Amino acid sequence: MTRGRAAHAVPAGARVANPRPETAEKRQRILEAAMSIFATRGYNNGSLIEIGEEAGVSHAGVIHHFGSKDQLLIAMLEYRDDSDVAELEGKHIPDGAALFDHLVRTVELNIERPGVVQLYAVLCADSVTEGHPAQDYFRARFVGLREMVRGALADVVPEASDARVDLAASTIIATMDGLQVQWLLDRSAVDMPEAVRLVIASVIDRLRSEAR
Amino acid sequence: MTRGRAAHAVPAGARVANPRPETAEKRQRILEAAMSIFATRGYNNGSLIEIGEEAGVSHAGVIHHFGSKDQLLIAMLEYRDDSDVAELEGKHIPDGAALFDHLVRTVELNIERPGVVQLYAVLCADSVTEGHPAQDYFRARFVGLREMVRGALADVVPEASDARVDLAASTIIATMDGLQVQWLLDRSAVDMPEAVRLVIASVIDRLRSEAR
DNA sequence: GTCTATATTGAGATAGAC
DNA sequence: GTCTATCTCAATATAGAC
Repeated sequence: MTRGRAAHAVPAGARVANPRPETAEKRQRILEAAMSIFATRGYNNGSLIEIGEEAGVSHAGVIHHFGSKDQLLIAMLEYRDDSDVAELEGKHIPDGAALFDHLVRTVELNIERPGVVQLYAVLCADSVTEGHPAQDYFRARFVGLREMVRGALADVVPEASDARVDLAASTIIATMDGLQVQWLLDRSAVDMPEAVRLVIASVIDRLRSEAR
Repeated sequence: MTRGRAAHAVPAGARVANPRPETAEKRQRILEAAMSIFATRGYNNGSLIEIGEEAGVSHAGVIHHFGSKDQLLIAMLEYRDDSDVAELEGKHIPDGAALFDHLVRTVELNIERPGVVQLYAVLCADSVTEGHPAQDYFRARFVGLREMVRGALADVVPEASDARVDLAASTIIATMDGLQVQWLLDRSAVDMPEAVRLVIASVIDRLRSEAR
């Protein structure tokens, strides 16, 4: 829905239960290419032609598999989430203090994959513009993230009020996101993992001292 | 430079020392329109035609005054900075603890102008993509912001090391930016001013206790 | 200095051959 | 299921009348 044209029925071929392994592989190549292009060029500037070239198919092939550019974006976001889940190898995301370790560990990992960081930073901010196809995705993502951090904070600082825990959860997530942009603009200017450690420790300390 | 075409000489008429007051007024109307359109639609999706319509000139008129879309963006960013400076009415940006009050006050103000918040959130993240015309602008902006917050922190927590003060400055700025995106996606989910107060107080406390 | 008209480019999506 | 060719639309930028 990025251009003015009205919505239309999903073309055949999008979202079938891909029977053939070859097809699944091609879909995956397209998704990887979409990650790379959307990350470096943004959503609106990244074209299906570029994505097709990088994946070794024509742009028509891309549309054949995903129906439209919007749907490709959504599919790519889900694909990335699935990859991360796969890395966790069945372990659930940890609770309590272990979650904060996990967050810092993720930031450390992210330093080795600036493409992924840029993908999320650009698309996330892009999504606040009117009618952006990934708006629901990011809204839901933040709801989930806040809930997760909130739970961990409640474990670690049970004496804090719900209101303060809510606030602290938003704050920690916001810091991680904001740091990414500063880091992308100048990688030597920000020590992301250490900054995240600082904000987590600071906020937990503060919640404790407030409740005392 | 958003499309593939090569750079070309700045057309006549762009950036003259506008002699006529009428012209200056029209330029200002275009800049206001650009703020509004770039905020709601993003840089790439916002067109010169829309901006022209809102300003009451043709899109050719827009180009006549600013030379190109890229240059219009830069001019608009500078114009916004100048407006903020004008609001301060000659007062300098405060030092020390007063700066933190000023930051919170700014966030409170921002709640009443979501358009400006969105403008910066979208363009700032957009600017990390390759060849974005506002990249230098935002890089310089962060350098300046960090320096400002660093100075205030050094006033308030003189016993902290430079390294910790640097880190804390990045963190506070990051939180403010990250909160904006969450807030834009769901205004009822985040209490921005209170969250900013929390992070400032938390980080200052922490720097103090670390130095003890 | 401002407009209308147009040139040029590039996008996403469709049709139909293979 | 994949491609080539084409369609439709919209964008930035230019040319030239007024």
